[in-house]
Amino acid sequence: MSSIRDIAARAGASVATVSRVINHSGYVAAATRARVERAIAELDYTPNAGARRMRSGASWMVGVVLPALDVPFFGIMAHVLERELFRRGYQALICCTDESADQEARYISMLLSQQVDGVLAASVLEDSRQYQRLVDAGVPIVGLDRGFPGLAAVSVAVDHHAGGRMMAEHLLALGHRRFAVIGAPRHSPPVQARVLGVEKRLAEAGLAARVALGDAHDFDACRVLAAQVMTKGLTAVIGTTDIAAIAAVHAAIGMGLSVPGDVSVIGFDDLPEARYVLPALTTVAQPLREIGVQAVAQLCGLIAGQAVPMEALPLRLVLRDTTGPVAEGPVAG
Amino acid sequence: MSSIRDIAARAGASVATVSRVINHSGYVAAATRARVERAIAELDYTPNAGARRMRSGASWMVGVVLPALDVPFFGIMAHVLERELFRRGYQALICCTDESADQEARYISMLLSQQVDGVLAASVLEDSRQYQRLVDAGVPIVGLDRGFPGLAAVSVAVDHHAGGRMMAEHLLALGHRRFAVIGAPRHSPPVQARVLGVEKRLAEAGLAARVALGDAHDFDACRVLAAQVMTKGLTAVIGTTDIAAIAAVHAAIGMGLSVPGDVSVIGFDDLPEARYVLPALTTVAQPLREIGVQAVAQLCGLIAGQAVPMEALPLRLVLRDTTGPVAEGPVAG
DNA sequence: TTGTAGGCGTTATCAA
DNA sequence: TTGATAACGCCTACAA
Repeated sequence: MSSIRDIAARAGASVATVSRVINHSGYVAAATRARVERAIAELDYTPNAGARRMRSGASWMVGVVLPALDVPFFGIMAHVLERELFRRGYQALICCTDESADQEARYISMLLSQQVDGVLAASVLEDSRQYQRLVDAGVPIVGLDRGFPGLAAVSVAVDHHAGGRMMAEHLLALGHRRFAVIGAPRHSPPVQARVLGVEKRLAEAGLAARVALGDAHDFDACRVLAAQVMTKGLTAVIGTTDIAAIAAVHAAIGMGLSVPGDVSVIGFDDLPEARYVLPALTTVAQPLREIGVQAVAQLCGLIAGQAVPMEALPLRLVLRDTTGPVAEGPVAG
Repeated sequence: MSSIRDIAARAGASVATVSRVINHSGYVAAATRARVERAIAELDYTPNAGARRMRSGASWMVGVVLPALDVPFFGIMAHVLERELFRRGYQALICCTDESADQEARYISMLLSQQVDGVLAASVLEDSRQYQRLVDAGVPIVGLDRGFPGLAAVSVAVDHHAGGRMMAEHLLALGHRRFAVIGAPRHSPPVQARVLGVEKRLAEAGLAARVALGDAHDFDACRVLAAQVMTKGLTAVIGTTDIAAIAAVHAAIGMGLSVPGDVSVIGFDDLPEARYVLPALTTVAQPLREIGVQAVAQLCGLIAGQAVPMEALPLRLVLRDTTGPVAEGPVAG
């Protein structure tokens, strides 16, 4: 790797001049600039980011802490964040914690060691002690779908409670009266908020739902949960995520029920698979792209030390083929 | 951020001693070590990776170049690579090119600037000029599902040609004689190899398939392609990926056909959605995890300058519900 | 067993 | 308009 000194030697200039050319700062004669630029091209010179960071303090790196990349929700989120960060000149350091506090601690150490300019955290771990270390080091943090109790950190999220209400509302409007909720993972605050939203809206209609919460969020675990909770007479199932809802569809069909003939199912997220599955899933869509863009904008605001207005993140009901009017006439009571 | 000097001052030692403690190198008295370690803990000191790299040359960073993270295949691959790299002490710099040569060039510059110790490339772009820059800078490269013509780079991939044969074999064994292939994206060498494998095996049985290749690989594009190619009398459809196969199932059902009653469908990859969809998809599974682990092992071998034996990456037929015996008796001719 | 000092590649200050 | 030089944080000869 050639250094700024090699360029200086080849162009017959000093390192200071080369630095000025690279950074477009200060005065450089056109002829000198041309010589330097030629030398840079000839040697395929690339500035050493480590050395640069050591001088200037800014690393132009941002940590992105997520539980995983191999599930669609976080894969999509990571994609949006990475693209948006790179567009603004930042390199993403993606950290998959696998929901392990231990891993998370190691990643935070690494992020401190790399002198990241900021952190985007979608981690689902409750303990915010690790993030305290970042705050202590003056690293700004933006939480996705999570807050940091006691820490000065911005949080970007849709209104999950309202999302829960929307799911209930849609099924109530179709005449449903007997509900089940499949909620997983139970430790996720957004999931909890959606369940609360559903319960609130049903209570307003004088109804209550059978609620089943599960620890794991994989397809098989959700299907087992759904099979347990779906008793005779139930006509509406609310999944707190698309995966949970798709699992509920499988459970219903496995029990010999038809969807949406016998039972309606609604999900949340609007992941691509909501369209792949048959019947295609009715769901409440979150604007994942906008959430990611907004989170990056907020973080850049914190890094630059100036407030950025928080934009609205609207939810949207997406009607597909898993919900329909209740089959029997309205149930008494 | 505290530096090694702050630690030295607090522990009443010199920076050299602190460095020795941190790196477990040279002689340090137990008492001194204890004082230094206490100071490190008290100040939550983290070594500055940039400074370290400048001294030692090794950055402990590896570039991971992918077309995207928001499609399951690459999301899973990125997850495996990131976890395996971090386990070995490397930080992944994930780069989503969006299949743009322009973006890729920018990312390669960034990787050079960050002095990465190696690069894992799953990019689908043909042009290897950008990778030449890495080679010139002495950065080892491992390709996933791709080679680098003219460049000394290792490549890790399953035998896609054999995978094509497996798909054809399974359907032939079920008595099918009239085939279609939905192949996308057409520019992907693995996809091309699978198509070739299918054609070869069918030719051996004296048969040929209707082959439709598409530029785009999204669900909608594949469904359109499938609808075009599925003519009356066809009993078997081979998707070169699970997405293509799932789209073919949708197309068939949209045409009033039953799967697998009227038409059998098989895919390739065995992504999680192969199990979500109804009917669940029969497919050929690639060992994604093992591919990722193997790729990282190969890269670490290149970085360390010692050959690592390449392990076999077996494919596996996964029987689910989209393939069955041909409905009518064997077709004459 | 511990300390001193030089240099890695940059940028920024100051002088020329 | 350009150049010499100090400093960032760390590691490692070399000296003590």
